[in-house]
Amino acid sequence: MGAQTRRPPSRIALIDGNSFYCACERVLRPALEGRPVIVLSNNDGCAIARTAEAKAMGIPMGAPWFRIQHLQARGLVALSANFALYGDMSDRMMRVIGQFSPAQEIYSIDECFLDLTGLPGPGRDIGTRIRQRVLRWVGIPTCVGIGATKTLAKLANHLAKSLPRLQGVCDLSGLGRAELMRAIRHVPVRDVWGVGRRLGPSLEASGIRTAADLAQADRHVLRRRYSIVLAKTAQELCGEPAIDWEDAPTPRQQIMSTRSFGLPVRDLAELEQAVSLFTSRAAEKLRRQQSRAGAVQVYIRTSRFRTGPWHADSAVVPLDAPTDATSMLLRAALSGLRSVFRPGFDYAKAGVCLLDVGPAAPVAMQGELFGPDPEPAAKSARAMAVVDQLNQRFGSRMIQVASALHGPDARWQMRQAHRSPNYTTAWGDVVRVG
DNA sequence: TCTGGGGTCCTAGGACCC
DNA sequence: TCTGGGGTCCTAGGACCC
Repeated sequence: MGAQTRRPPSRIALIDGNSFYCACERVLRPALEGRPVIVLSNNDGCAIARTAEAKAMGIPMGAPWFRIQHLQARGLVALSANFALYGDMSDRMMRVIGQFSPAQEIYSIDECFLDLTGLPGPGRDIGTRIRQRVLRWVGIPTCVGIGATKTLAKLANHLAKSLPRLQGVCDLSGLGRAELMRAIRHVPVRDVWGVGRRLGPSLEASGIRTAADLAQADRHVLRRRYSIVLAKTAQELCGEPAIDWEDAPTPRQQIMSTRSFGLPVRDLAELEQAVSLFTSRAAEKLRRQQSRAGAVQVYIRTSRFRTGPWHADSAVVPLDAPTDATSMLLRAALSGLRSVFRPGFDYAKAGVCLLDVGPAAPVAMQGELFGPDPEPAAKSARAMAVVDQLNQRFGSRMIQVASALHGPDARWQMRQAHRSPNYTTAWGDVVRVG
């Protein structure tokens, strides 16, 4: 599936939104400007985005809401996540950035790589123009890092964020080896892209404390003691590309839909509702990328945090033939659920994962002599397309499979006490201001 | 009372085969 | 019949990312 990769370019920018989710909320509520704001995860569980003002209050990433709630008295504003809004703002931001170069790799909801190779002018100037245009046209503040490799672009972006005198743009491309090492010798190794919470301490213990240390470490040793991934990171830090460039998004190989519940769930019937809804959502994503799944995994678990009877289990249910039909996926998911469910436990979370995901080749091309009758399959495909269209136009609750139907007070539904209106995505919310 | 969701890639080890 | 070596495929688990 990696058909759309090519050799990486030699001048790469990494552009990302500062405190992206918070910035999206501020665009539509300018009164939040200058105030400490955080966005909460699903179920208002913990902080997943923080403005500079909120960071200054000492709120760490992932801080549980119940522990920082008291900061509201000091002006903290907490908002429930509104992913429809963030997705919409992301589309706008990516379109504006894409005007600067045809080669753009969207890496996550708030960041993208951009190939600047061959564009006229110094990287600093280009980066500054990108920042200004995104701020003016979309309202999102960004930082731009530029380097000879993706890893260096990420690192430059990190410097652009942490050193105010750079004014949001840092260009490490075109530096000689010695200059480059000087530029990165104060960056802690744990801030390097690809070094996480396990590798960081381990590297530090063996004397590799900075990005420059990692760049200059013996690659064979890195490869032997850690992995090929880390050896490639070291290579990239020296300005030698080791990570491919992807022009087009590669289709997902697995598709998940999973949620923690608002309140613990004991009933099989309630779990069935939740799993049915998760399966429908996953199936929509599957059809959107025009794939089929060969197996369905279901899992349920009690809370990781509460003491008491603990149970977690998952089941993989293979399908007779790859499919994208909600009804078939649902049958598999529910049979998996029944096989792992045990009465008497307070379940806190359930999830559905579609596996063996591959392109949706026409039924006739599968060469199945005794395969499914193509006519019902075609009918099913048309029905699914209509359902997806209606749900997209009128909101995702428009058409649901019967087993997912539930009242508005279902225990497993998410808590979202701090939800802002859907300004950009729902007609009913358009008018309100501030 | 109260701690998110959705992905990728690599590796080690077992099963199986010649 | 006391018994090597190499290859492939699959899976579970761990590391990372946002």
